[in-house]
Amino acid sequence: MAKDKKLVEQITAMDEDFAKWYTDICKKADLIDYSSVKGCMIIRPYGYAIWENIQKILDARFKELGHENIYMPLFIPESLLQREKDHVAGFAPEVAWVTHGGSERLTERMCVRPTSETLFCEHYANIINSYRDLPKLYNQWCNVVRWEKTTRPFLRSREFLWQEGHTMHATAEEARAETVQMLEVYASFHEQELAIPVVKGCKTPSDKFAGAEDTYAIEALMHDGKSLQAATSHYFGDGFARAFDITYTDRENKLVHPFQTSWGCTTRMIGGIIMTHGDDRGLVLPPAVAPIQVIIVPIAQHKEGVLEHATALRDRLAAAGIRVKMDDSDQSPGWKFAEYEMKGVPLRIELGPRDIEQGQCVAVTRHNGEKSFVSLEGIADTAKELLEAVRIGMYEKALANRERRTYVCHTLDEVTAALEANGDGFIKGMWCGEEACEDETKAKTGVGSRCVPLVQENLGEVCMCCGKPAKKMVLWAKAY
RNA sequence: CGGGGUGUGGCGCAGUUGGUAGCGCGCGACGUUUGGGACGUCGAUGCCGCAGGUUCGAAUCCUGUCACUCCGACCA
Repeated sequence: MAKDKKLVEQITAMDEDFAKWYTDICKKADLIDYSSVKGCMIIRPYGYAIWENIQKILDARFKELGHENIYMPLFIPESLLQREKDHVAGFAPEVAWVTHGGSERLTERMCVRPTSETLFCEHYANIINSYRDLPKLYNQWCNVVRWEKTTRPFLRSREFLWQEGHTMHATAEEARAETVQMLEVYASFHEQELAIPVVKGCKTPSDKFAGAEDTYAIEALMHDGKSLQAATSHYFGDGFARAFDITYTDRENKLVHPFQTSWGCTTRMIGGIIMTHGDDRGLVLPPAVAPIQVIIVPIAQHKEGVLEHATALRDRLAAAGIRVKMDDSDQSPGWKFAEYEMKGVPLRIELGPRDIEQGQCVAVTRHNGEKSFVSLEGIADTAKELLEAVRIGMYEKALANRERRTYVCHTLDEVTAALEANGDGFIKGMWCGEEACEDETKAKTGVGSRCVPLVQENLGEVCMCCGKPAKKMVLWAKAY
């Protein structure tokens, strides 16, 4: 156990100082580095590879559902941004402005996109003329800029990477169906690929996206009991279409407005992965997005035949489509174990002379540290089975944390008591629908409304804040 | 935007009553090692955040400033 002390010295213990633990992992797992611009981080190859894997999976799914990728400009003229009243009001405080081109002052300043609704609308106004042009299902992968005051790697940076889908539909029903469909895509991606349990819900009116009629979101509970909004999907109705004068001729030869959606998820998800699955040894990555799914550590690699066997093993796994690395650097095995644990590699295979003699290897799963001897026969299939077991194990572990931290409350006193007794977490409680009660709940207990879950439970008849008749069951939590 | 904290080699830190900078890790070379962060020898790396001031002399004292960071309020 003396060895463990050395590990603890490397990163802060998560239950001691979660914030420090988080930034330690971001740095020590080589995900990011800070740059000279506050809030603008360098996403290093290992971190970027996670994002690329996320992109690959989601992009394929978007395309299966008929979406096409497009690229919009980085700059938005001020006049364009101002076309939709609520939208500007929502984003104005945090946009970055470009005022000069070279040494010349621009006649109209331009903002660096904080989101691209306005650009899409301008474009849609030009290309949508007939019902035959609908639906339009566009998505773009890009960076956006929001000039945040306080920043944290992945969770809140001034520039971040994301995907924003923007779609136009002939009917409100179709647009609503799209909104919910994309929420489902995000939810299943989190639960299946990222092994992160989520709650699907609708934002309360005070918490909606600037300009949206309805905002749907998925909320995930992090290890420390705070909630992370992991992705959002908005239904816009025809508000933007009216503001941007987007019209088309319908089947009855009438000029009408189309209905719109937008949906997005960001590099913040990487923060979600860290805070959901990580432990005191470092990062724990879900196999689906891990840059390295299997790390092979040769033991006594200088000995006759070890490297040859390890290389052959690597090639077999790679041929089976597994992202695998064999580390034959001259670090000690112990160093390699610690290193790849820090980096969250889901499965480690140790291969030494004794193993080779017996036609086996040692397999260790990162999320629970379980060690087993595995036959080299059919190792590719075994590795895949183990990775699948890891995915399920990680999900169950995360779900158990959420269950343990989910409290049903009927009064604000119960909320305070629950948080004090068990720590931060999800509060399930009834709400009357008044914004004043959201504010008061937050002021008195610290938890805010995260969403109105799509799956409602009837926990009582009255609002836990004001005691008046309740309309909805709301999920409350402290949030990132 | 309010409240705290920290700035010294790549990282983590020490530096006493002011006297011109040190430790551990990491890095490079060579050798020995290798089943949980190996060891030895040699070596390289500092505008002590920045700008003023006090002083014969400042990492150290004073003033200002910037950056990072944490906790709140706001937001993906």
